Amino acid sequence: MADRNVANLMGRGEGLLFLTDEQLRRGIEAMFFAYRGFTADPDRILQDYGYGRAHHRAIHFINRSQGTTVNNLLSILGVTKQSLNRVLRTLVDDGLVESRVGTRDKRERHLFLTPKGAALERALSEAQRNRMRDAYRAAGPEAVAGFRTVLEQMMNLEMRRHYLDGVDGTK
Amino acid sequence: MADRNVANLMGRGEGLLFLTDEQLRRGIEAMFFAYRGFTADPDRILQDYGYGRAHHRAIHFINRSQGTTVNNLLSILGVTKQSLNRVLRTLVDDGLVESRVGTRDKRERHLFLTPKGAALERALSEAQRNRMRDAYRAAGPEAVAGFRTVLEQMMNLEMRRHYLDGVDGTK
DNA sequence: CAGTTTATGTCAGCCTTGTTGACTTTCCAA
DNA sequence: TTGGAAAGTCAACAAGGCTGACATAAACTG
Repeated sequence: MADRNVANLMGRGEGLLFLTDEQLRRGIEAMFFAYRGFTADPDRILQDYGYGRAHHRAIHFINRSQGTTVNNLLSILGVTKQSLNRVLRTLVDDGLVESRVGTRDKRERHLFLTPKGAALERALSEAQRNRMRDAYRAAGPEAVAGFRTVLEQMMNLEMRRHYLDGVDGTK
Repeated sequence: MADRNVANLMGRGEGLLFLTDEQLRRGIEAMFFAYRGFTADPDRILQDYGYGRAHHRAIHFINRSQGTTVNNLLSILGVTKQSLNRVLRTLVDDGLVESRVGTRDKRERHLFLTPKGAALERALSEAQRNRMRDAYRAAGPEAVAGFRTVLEQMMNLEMRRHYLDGVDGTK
């Protein structure tokens, strides 16, 4: 039976962990619902501004790296400049993002959140932090540590892939 | 400083866990990248069929609950029937999904994966299981247990919200 | 049985956000 | 001084959300 189709996870010490395909399937599904919940609150806030998730992503990464360039943002987000530009234009026009011509290299534009943009960022990230805290609180501190470890690994795997995509021509 | 803005997580026993806003921000970001990586492999497979994530979701949930009705699927996915129908039509036309008229209630359509549909489902979920196993293996069994606990909590929070949305009129 | 509700499907039109391709302007660096 | 990188813009298109309107068949209800 496929029911006993198990994965042997040889971890870093601490013995073994066996997961059936069914357990992995439930993990996959949990990712789907968790992510949907994770974006639900910001989506509602953004609606009041007529913005979407693309705006949220731009705001998030500009906040994380104030003064980042457009090219930088492009490679992090992995979209085309036309897509990003459409979003950035509305954010600049609405006074949430400031685009300063570079001093060293005047071709570059350095992106900053205005006070208004920073306020929206705080509202968005606060909603997500609250959601995350709720889950953490319900799961307990020990589970949280494990969660963060696995999530970091998943992120690393993705960053590695993303990086390689940018280097070779396969894109 | 906002740097020392900490969240006190009173867990189920086992003491306390303090997380700064910065740590929570990194968690939020990790979710973004992890989910992107999580959908990257299926996205590539789907491209060969001219399908998108919407098709993947339909296939996944039909596989999970063979014989489910259209209405059922609608409430799980949380999209409009017009959106879902567009996707289902192509899947039925392409012979991946079979739509059988209900026996007890002939208004209902029960959805099944054909062998061809089941094959695609296996390819998609295998890609995701592999990705998940890679992260699990790198993180170790103890972390995996915690990861699954927190993810379950995040899913539960979302399911609860989703359910309430359907019950009261707020939508 | 008549009327209403439910389940499904479909048409038309709109929005966001992704894509490609072509082109311009600016300006650094060899 | 000139080639090419960085940035921006225009146009066109596609996927996949949405709303609203409407059709049909089946089931339910008084």
